[in-house]
Amino acid sequence: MRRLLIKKGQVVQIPGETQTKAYYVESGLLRSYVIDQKGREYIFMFAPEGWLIADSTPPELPGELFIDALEDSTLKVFEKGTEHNNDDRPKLIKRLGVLQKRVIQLMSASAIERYEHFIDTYPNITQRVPQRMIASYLGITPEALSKVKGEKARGK
Amino acid sequence: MRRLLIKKGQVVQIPGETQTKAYYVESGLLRSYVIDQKGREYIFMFAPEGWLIADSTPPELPGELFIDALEDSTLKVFEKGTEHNNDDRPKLIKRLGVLQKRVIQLMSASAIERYEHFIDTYPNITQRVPQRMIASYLGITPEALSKVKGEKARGK
DNA sequence: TGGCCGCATTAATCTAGATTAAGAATTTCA
DNA sequence: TGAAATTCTTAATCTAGATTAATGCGGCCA
Repeated sequence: MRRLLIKKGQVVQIPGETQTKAYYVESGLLRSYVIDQKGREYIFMFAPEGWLIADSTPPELPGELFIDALEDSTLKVFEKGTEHNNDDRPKLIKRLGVLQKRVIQLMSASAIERYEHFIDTYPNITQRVPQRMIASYLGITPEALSKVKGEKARGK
Repeated sequence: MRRLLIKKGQVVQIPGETQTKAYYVESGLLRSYVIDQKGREYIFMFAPEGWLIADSTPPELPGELFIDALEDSTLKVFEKGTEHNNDDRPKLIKRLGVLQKRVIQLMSASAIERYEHFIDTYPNITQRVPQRMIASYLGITPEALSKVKGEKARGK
């Protein structure tokens, strides 16, 4: 298990690799995302201090996520499938909880509702990343988020 | 750890409980889903033989999923947080993989694309549940799925 | 210091999928 | 078996959010 120091903007993982790693964020902020055929970017997850970030694609398949740093960060790198991962079992379960919520929101909530849930759940991150990345995480365009925020401000 | 025999239609878990359990499906088919304020139903996950199904809401919060049987089924019931769960670590990771894919699809793929991915990934389930439940899983209405299928049939 | 680039906002138009409404087919079960 | 309930399909209309386009605003660094 190595420790890694990375600069804002640095990419730590790209799609296509089969031996992907898991990163524990000691300080800073990372994100994972995909880019589709049309070049559109979709943020899958933010990982601030205390979070684990990884591509959970099954190990026999090539990974599909980019992972890069939104701030200077320090990481612990885990090779997957090694026994020591047992201590982060609670982190896996936490990730499942977040993803369950995320799927349900994407299916059942409007853009406004998803935005409000996001600022409740990640109030700190809101200050640390550009608006367009929050839009990307929510699955809407920056323009739509801008509109939504405007409507909310001037009395819903 | 108990074994449970349930009939088609039987509900094994409802939202609001804090001591939720995990169910390993030995035979049959279960689903988990939410119902929103307007009474709309969104299927979160199907679980055929060999799958683990559970509400992954953090343990300190009330659960948000219904779980019921779509076929007569036999289950093994796990209390969460007990040590024996260590052997299903691979199942947790598999669930993470499925959810990652699901989030990315919900954000970036059209209804048609999601439908095609679904029939690739769960060809058997397609035969075992009504169309409207597949629509619900995909996050679209039964009408939209019907249209999509029609278009696909008559030469895309 | 000034030019450039990424970011945010607003507005006009467009579209995938929702909603509503029937009708036909299929399942369920008394 | 037969009536009621559930499911599927088609079609007309509506709408949240996408797309496109134009403008303004910092911040960055040569």
